[in-house]
Amino acid sequence: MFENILANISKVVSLTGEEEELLTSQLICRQIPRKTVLLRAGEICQFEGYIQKGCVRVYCMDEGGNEVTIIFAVEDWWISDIASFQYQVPSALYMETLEDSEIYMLTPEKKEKLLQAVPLFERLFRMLVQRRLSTLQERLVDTITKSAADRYVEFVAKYPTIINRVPQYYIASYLGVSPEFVSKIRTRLAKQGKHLSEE
Amino acid sequence: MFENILANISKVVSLTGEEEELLTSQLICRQIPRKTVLLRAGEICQFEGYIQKGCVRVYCMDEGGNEVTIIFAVEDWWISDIASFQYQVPSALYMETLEDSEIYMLTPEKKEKLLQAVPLFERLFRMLVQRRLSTLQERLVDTITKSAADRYVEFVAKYPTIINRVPQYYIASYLGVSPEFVSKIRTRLAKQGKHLSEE
DNA sequence: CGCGACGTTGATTTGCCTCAACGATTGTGG
DNA sequence: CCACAATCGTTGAGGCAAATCAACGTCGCG
Repeated sequence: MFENILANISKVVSLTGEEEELLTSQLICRQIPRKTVLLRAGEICQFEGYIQKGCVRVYCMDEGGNEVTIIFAVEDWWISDIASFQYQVPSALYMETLEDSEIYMLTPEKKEKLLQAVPLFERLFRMLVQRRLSTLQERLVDTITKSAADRYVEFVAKYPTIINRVPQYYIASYLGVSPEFVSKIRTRLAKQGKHLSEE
Repeated sequence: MFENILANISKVVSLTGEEEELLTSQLICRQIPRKTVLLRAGEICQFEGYIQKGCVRVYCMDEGGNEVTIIFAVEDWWISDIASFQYQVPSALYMETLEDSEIYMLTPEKKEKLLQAVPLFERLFRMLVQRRLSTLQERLVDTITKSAADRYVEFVAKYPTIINRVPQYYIASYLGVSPEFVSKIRTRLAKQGKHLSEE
């Protein structure tokens, strides 16, 4: 049952059997139907979760009411609004499942219990945040320097599975462009691809 | 001598006197003249630093050779390329001082020593990364949703001291716009300000 | 069947870039 | 101490990427 999450963690830190059991004993396993809202802006995020199955979209609203997708989290990803979770302050984010999902969750108390009991868990979560920071930084640079078309191509290359799992207008809101423009990018790429394969 | 860094840390975790001494005993204090390169892309980042005095710019190059400024770090900020530092892999970043600076540095070994000795340090650094993640996420959203003018105004409001310390074309590379356009934004704002104060 | 959700396509507009020329300031060597 | 170059900021003309708006296809589903 917990092979996936334990394998995920073992890439970061080496837990003893006991420590693994302590971890899994704290996890709350939830089956969540698609289109379920897990978190709304203004609420306090009460979970840090590992996605065993399914897909969750994390997003926020700008002042104009436009959605900006922060991540699509699929199998083997962790999700949380760390700031809201850590300091128990209202979140600025929304989270919702895009598919029927199975998520293992920690509450603030249960996470704290782990951290207190085993310092290695501090390290684990530090590593997870570090990784997330690196990818986010890379994405910021891409957003600043690359054209929408380049970002689209890169997204497809990086997350080939996600493309087929989420509607195109969500991809647009991740890339930071209008849905119409994503459509235009795709037709342009399709034509180019055709040209190339005809030569 | 170490009041600032200890005060900075005490906002996150409570160290005993002994732990504080352990920390400060590991710090390497460096006086660094302005325009000194601390890290170049391709090198491995061998330090995590706390800025006691001065100003450091962290940036990277895109494919076209344009610089993108990741942060301006001034007094009371931490700097590092966490990914490169942690995994001892080549960095994609550059760092250079913009002013004569005084920086307290940890090497990977010395940081590791702290982490091993006192689990609370794991927590400290986890918190620091979390905070950085939150601000970076916010910046990504701003970059995606807001106009360059809005981002400029927000930057000024958020970092009023920095504006006067770094040249304008670095601000441009932080905001992700051309230096010329920052100039145009400023003249536009100045005119607006005048209008407002004339009414 | 008909409706709503999603994607496409085209016309127009706009935000920002690029290039080029021109001040203003600074520092540096004669 | 001046001349000069270098550095940095400003301004304008023209161009391009992407937004906006509107209309139209298409598909799944009540």
